[in-house]
Amino acid sequence: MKEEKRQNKEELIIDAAEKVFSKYGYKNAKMEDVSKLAGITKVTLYSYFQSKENLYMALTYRGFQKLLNGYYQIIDKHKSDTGLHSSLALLDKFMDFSTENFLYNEALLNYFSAIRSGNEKKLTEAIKESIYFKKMQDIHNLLFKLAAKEVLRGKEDGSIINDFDPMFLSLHAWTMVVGYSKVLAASGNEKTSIFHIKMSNLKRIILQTAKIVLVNKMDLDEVLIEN
Amino acid sequence: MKEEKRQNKEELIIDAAEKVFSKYGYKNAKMEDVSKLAGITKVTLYSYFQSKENLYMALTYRGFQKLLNGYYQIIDKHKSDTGLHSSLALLDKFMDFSTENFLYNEALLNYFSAIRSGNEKKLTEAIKESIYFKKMQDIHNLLFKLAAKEVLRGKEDGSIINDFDPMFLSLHAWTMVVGYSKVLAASGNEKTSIFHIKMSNLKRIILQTAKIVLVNKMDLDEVLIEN
Amino acid sequence: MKEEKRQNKEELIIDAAEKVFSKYGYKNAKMEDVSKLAGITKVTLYSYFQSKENLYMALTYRGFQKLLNGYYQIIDKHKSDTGLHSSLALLDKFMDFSTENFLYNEALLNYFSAIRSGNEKKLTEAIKESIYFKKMQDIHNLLFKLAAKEVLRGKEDGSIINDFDPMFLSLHAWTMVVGYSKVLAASGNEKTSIFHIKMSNLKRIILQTAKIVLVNKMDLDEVLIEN
Amino acid sequence: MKEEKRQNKEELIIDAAEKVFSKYGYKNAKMEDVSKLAGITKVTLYSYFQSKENLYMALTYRGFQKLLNGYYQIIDKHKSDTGLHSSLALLDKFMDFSTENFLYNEALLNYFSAIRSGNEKKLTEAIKESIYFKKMQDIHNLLFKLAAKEVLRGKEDGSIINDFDPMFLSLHAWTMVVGYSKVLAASGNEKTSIFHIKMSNLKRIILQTAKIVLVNKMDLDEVLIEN
DNA sequence: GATGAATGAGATTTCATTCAT
DNA sequence: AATGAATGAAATCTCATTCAT
Repeated sequence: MKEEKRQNKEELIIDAAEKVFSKYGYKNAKMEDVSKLAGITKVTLYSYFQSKENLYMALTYRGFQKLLNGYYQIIDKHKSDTGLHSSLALLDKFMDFSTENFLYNEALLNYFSAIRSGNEKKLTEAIKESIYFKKMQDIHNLLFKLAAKEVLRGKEDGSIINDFDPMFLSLHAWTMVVGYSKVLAASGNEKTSIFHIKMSNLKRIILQTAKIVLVNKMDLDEVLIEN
Repeated sequence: MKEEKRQNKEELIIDAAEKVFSKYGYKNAKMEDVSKLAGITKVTLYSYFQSKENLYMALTYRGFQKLLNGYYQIIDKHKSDTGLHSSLALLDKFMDFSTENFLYNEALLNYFSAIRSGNEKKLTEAIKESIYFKKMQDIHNLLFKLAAKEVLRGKEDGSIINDFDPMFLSLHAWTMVVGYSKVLAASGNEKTSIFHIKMSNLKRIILQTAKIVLVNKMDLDEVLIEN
Repeated sequence: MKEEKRQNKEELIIDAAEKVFSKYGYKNAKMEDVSKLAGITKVTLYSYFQSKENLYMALTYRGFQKLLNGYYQIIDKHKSDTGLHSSLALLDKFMDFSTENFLYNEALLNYFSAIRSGNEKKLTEAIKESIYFKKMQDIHNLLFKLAAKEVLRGKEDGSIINDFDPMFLSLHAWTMVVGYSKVLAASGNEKTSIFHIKMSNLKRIILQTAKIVLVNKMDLDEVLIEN
Repeated sequence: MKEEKRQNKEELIIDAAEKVFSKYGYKNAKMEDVSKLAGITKVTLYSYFQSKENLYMALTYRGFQKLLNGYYQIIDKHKSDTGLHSSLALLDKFMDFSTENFLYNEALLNYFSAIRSGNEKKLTEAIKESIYFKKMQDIHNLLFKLAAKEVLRGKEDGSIINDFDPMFLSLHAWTMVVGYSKVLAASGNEKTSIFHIKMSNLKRIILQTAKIVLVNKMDLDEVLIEN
């Protein structure tokens, strides 16, 4: 089959998988159901994705890809704005993405749980070999790099004052938005509240915090705690 | 069996479960292995913990308990310091806990994912009935409340200026540390670096950021992004 | 489970297997059907017999066992008769057994096809390791030995004159009856005729031939053919 | 494609099939492997032979053909010898053929098992329709008839005394050589010994036995056994 | 309460055979 | 006629959970 055609079919299968996984959750989703919904047999499904885990990985990859595309759009959209503005817009994007894509959000968080280095047993060899897993590792770095690039631009255009390594600042911001997405996963959705606190407000304080961090110089030695 | 003896055995089983879950991850861990390591049969294991989920819940509870104890110690230790100091010390504690207790950290985060509202599929009735689950629900808010209390104390003693709801500020801080723990999980350990960035530095910038948030007033409307 | 109980259950399963294999033939028989008929689940079936092939081996073993028992009965029954008489009765028994037990007869012939030495690929390691396969190899020799013993007895009591090695004479007789069983398998049953020849007559000429061989001395050099 | 070319290709495929079936046995042989060895795709393979069974039938036919040719040669060679001599030479030929062509020998025996009357399950309609199957039915009686003809010639030239139906005598001889081939299959090859008995000696006693049967009158009622 | 055996539900594999191009 | 992909049917395996003793 031409590569293109295979790609298409893969997409159709992942479409089906998304629906099934969304509805039943990973554990309760049946490969049988995925194959049926995709209009193929189980064996064909397995010829595309070698295991349930791998199918989930493919789906995760698609989520990452989607987020990445969002990043590119944001960057393009704000290319005439300041680096600060663009950086914050990326954070905003990430949080919206998490909100709007529950399944992807969970997949993404699971991915981060799974990849912990030196964890031979949690990831089967098969998964580590899987093309999607490898692709994801590339993308996952790319997301940081894109963000760091905007931070760098901000430093150059003077909108960002904090003189820490852009990669470091990106990681810090990433930490906050990942935390947001996790809390979101725990809370259900943007409108749900935890302790009467709206997720939308949480999002805003995170953005504000990020902004403060970026537009100020910081001294890390100030906060030594001896516990 | 006397209650005490049963308690002991439960602890031994959870010890075994910790090892097995740590090594293989929840999904790949086998009840068989847990029972073997605990030196009992599967049926006995089931007589103590009614399901794999429940065993994991017990383990999660133990993690919560440990973190909670840490919180109490920190609060006690810093009872003469400012509320700001104490609040930051709690964050510091949480991050250290995450670093030192990978399994508990994940369990705790999973717990929050699992209880998310409207998630009928993930939690069986059986689990909702389980003693550990109930115990945990009692405790899980406590962590926030303890943190919020220290923030409140900070506001009263003037060390904390930000006038947002203490619960909201706690949640925000929680978001950052959860993000930290998630990124940490992905990176492996404190000493490992992501993009040449040390996790210890990440911890410090998070603390510094939290401090800045607490000692300043904020205006959330300032950061509206239109994506 | 006590060994005895397990034995019992094995027998029940083989009972079921016999029915299913008889009805559908090896290839079309389903493990599912065997398990259902035995009143157990497929998994349990597999816990007793590790593969379809192995189950068939067990069934073959039972067939051999049955034939062996028949041999013992014949030997006992004719213990006061001459060794010649007893030897011929064993041949008769073998042929009747083949006639009356189609499934076993086929199994037995298949066994002989399969064991061909140096045939690594046809028999999986698993089968070679299987207890039934090993047991069968023992029995299959036993059948010869029992026959050879009767021939020996015949030589001692003077009813058998041929002075070739008893084992050799047994093998020769065995060759004829195996041929008979094969022809029988091809013809369907004793009453069916091939080229208008009744299997029952074939049986009689074989017995008569065997008798002639046993009561005469032979000179093998007489029949050198140069093709 | 020209008929001739097709014929050639068929032969090449059967060559490949012989190798694969020899190595793995019918059941474990894969059509995939046959097609690969033949340097064609599975579908092409199927366009030549409609099923695995049919391919095996083709191979069986080739074996029959080869044996038949051998028979013709023997008959021709011994046309000036007595019918007895010629008949025994045919048996000798058959046994040599079995020794030298394990695969064909088994195929041929399987063929006889498969066509057994009343065996609907084993032969599909498709096979019954297949050209090779039809060809074989034409030939398979021929082997007996050729043998019977030599026996008849022996009776006429006085070298054969036994006055049973020549077809019956042929079948009896066939029984012995089939038994020989089966025992041979089990033992490995002519040089291997079972119980220290050389297959070559077994062959000689069979020939001698056949000779005795042919040159003597027999009374089948003499050997009634009551088991 | 402890034990060995069994269950149930689904994942995964294997292959002969067929389809679409 | 040739090809790569797909089908269907069953074998086999895995494991949480339950049963019978």
